[in-house]
Amino acid sequence: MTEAEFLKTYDITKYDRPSVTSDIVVFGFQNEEEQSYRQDQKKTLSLLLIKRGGYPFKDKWALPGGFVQKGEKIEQCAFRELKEETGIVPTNLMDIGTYSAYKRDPRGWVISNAFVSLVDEDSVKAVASDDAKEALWFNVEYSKKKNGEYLLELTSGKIKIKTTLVFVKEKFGRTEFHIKENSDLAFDHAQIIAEAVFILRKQVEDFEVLFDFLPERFTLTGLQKIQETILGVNLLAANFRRKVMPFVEETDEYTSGAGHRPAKLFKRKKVK
Amino acid sequence: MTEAEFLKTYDITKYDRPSVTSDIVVFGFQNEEEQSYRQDQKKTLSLLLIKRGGYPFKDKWALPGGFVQKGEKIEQCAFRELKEETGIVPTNLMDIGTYSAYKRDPRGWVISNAFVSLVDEDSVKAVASDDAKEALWFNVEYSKKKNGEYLLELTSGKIKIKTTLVFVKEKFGRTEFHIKENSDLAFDHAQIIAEAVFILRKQVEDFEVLFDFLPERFTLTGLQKIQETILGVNLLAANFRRKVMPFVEETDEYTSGAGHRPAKLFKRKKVK
DNA sequence: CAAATAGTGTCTCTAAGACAATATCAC
DNA sequence: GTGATATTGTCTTAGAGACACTATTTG
Repeated sequence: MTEAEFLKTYDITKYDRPSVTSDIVVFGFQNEEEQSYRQDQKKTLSLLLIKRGGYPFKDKWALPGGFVQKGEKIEQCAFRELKEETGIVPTNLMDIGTYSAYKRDPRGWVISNAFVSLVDEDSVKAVASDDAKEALWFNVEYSKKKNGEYLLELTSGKIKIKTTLVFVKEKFGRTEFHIKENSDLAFDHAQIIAEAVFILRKQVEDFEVLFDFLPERFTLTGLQKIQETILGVNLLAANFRRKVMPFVEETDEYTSGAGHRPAKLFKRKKVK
Repeated sequence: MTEAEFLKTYDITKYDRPSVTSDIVVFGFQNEEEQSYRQDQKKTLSLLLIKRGGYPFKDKWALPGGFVQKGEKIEQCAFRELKEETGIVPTNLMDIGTYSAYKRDPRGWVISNAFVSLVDEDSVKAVASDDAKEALWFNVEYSKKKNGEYLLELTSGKIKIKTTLVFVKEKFGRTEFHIKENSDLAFDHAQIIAEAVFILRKQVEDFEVLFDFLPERFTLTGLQKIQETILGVNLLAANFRRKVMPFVEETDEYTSGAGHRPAKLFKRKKVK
């Protein structure tokens, strides 16, 4: 028998197969209340969720995402689903792992590939809830409690989602959680979100990865604010500049009209 | 309709689904020819491959791995397949990503989850080729050529596998390749192997990740040799010791019988 | 000119790299 | 004792963090 003959008679669909989805953890930046017309606004990390219109988990909040279709790669699926469900056309998609626990979806055997995307202000405004689904940005807050427990709080106006997670282990640079209490998030999405926050934080300490998430041109202060918001720290501008300098190069463009000294726009420097 | 009613009538198997596999890139360390009875042996990075007994890709070399079964997680599948096909019971398995290009498997729509495992000398010796499959350790050599091309050479005795890959992009800390020339490796395994080498190299620069791959007790020189072999560099022992010191703690055990001064065994220090 | 951010200079401290020197075992 | 690795110490240099200071725009 030749390989061609083998393939002609082989039917892969005779065997057990799971359904496969892509789910996207979309992070953005929300402005806090403004202080003065000339002061830059402080930002907090926010997360995009969709209110499920149908079963299962009807009326619960979930990550945008959906089933992978024949012929497309999981990244393409993530791209398509995000566009369909929220109108956002992502410029970046980082694969953060596969969730394959057998009972994670009540509909049956479903394996999910998780992605993280970072979107900017403009895309944020463009979030369109279509007739079927309601999409909202939630403010993300994390707090560590006793005994390896973490409280994840998502807030959007009057809507408050609280989830308690338990630290399981840290391995190969990934932090793993189990859900302890969760009433408003669908599937295992609370776990995916929690783990995504840790992965994102770990990754954006590396400037090269941070740049992969961002537009081509940026100010050094803008860059600093994004890293600060994600990491939840405050850095000194002078030191930050010195540290990024080897990775960026100047352009001859400047910002303007901000009520204070304009900033030079920089772009990423191709190292090596 | 309630959620229970919905689930009773819902049949997920009516929709298109892929088959899903786990494939494992198993790295080990091969001793180079010995110089003197008292000199430590130099090691080179090696890779475990299996000669396929049936179609497709009959008689080609492939990564150990196989189809995910209902009820198991992809990590469990990797564990099971590795044990079944090579006799190795892995102590570590790092998820390195999902390969979902539609035409990557001639049998049909197959998505693969790739893992990296590092095994020590003892497991190396235990590799048992069963009657159906031949398992062999290949010496791994990488060389960079012009125009972003890389030559991957796998050698085991007289068997030589040569593959040419083209650098596509580096994004989110991952280096992506396409296969340019490949005649002896099955599926897209040449690509998975090439990308796995880069991921492993990047990851083991971090001591915490390196420890996740290793047994509980080790000598500092042993640790250094492993990092050196993977990264393909030579480090000064004095500096290496100072650098790892914050991550390890002494035990009161020593090595012996090596023909030279014994080394203290260390273990990982739980930081925070 | 006042308020805000943009950007520079300098000091200190720590960590990384190079290299020299000493310690200890098995044969 | 010899030949190998194990381990310690010291010098130099590069980089991170703290902080003071200057520059520039818009209302």
